Amino acid sequence: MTSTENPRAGVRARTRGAILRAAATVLAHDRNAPLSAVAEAAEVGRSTLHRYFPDREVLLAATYQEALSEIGRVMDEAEVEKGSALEAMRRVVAAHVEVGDWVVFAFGDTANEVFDDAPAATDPEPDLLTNLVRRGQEEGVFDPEADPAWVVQVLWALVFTGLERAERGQMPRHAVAPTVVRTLERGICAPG
Amino acid sequence: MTSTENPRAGVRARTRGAILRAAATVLAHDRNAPLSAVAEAAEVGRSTLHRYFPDREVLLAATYQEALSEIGRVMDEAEVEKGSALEAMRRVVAAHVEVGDWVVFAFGDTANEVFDDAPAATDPEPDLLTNLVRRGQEEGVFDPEADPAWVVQVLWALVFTGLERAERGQMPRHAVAPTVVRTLERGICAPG
DNA sequence: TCTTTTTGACACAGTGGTGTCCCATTATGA
DNA sequence: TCATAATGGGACACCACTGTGTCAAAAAGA
Repeated sequence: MTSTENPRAGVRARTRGAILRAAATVLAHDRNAPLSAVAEAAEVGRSTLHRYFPDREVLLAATYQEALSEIGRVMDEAEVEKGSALEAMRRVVAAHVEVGDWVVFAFGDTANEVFDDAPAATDPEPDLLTNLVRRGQEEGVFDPEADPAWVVQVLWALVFTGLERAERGQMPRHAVAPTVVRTLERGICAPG
Repeated sequence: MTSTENPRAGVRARTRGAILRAAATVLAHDRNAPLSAVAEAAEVGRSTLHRYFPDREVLLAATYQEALSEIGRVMDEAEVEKGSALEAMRRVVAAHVEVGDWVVFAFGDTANEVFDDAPAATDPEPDLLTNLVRRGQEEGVFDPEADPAWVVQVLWALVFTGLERAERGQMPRHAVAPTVVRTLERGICAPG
């Protein structure tokens, strides 16, 4: 704060953002990657990284928050509450694929420490989705016998699988969302 | 080898097996868990662990081989080639859930080093399953437009998800296989 | 231009996991 | 009982990562 405005805050915000994006990308692939790898990916010195995020833990938490914020943004754009549950679900899948790195980082590791510490408090995502599933069940389009939490987890799992496949070049990126949606809606069996 | 038979080999085989089982369980949860944790889980001194597996890398490789062997065993029992593809697929899912820890260890991490080094050479699993899927497509029960590799990966992903849920107490263990099968076959939509 | 901020390179010590070795103790089988 | 095999614990050096600090150079704004 050099003056009443935020004059030089633009610079700081930009590097901060670069670090967070790099952290999401790198740590999504390997949660235990050294911070030097994150700094390198962000094209920033390790000193600078520590200047912005003193701890590894602090960086993790900040990246997690940023991920939640990014996901929240695309979820807002997806307008989960609008239209039929089926259409909404399709938009949700597309939205998740769109911000793949953030999704993988935020929900990607089974032994998620950050998730355990400050769980659903700052994370409206699960409720939004389980509500969507419930709505779909009431509309009669989703399997009424399925546990909504299970359905949500399946959605995440399929999005992960699709993103992973895309990254390995086993599937074009634009095919991920449609494929996931198709599998979600019909399973793996023939139409008949 | 004290004599022509394998006299004291029984002892060694038992501890070796205990270490491998412990490694699968512990490392399935956290790929970067310290070897001391594996030793502790195996109820064995860290020295003993290093006596059997000098390197971490060696332990990883051995555990991976053991996992393939275990999975191969239950896959044999599942008789993938017999009966309708649909029935076979159900048996395959049940088999995978049965040896959950091994499955999670062997295919659980996205950045799998062991898998990259010695890939499909010693692992007949993927081919077995893609062949099953292809057979199902020819029989007209599986979606003919779906990439078999995608279907196989979806199967794994759902098994993972189910196992994860069971472990967290969010789903009874006996419900995993049926739930996965149901979701695989029909997706998340209502029967109508 | 001049001042202030921001940065990167380097050095440093602390830490936790690793791999090795040795030795006393225990278990196994003859 | 006795010899041998197997084990556990401790000590040790090693290494990668971490977190801190310093300092000169580069960048940004007045």
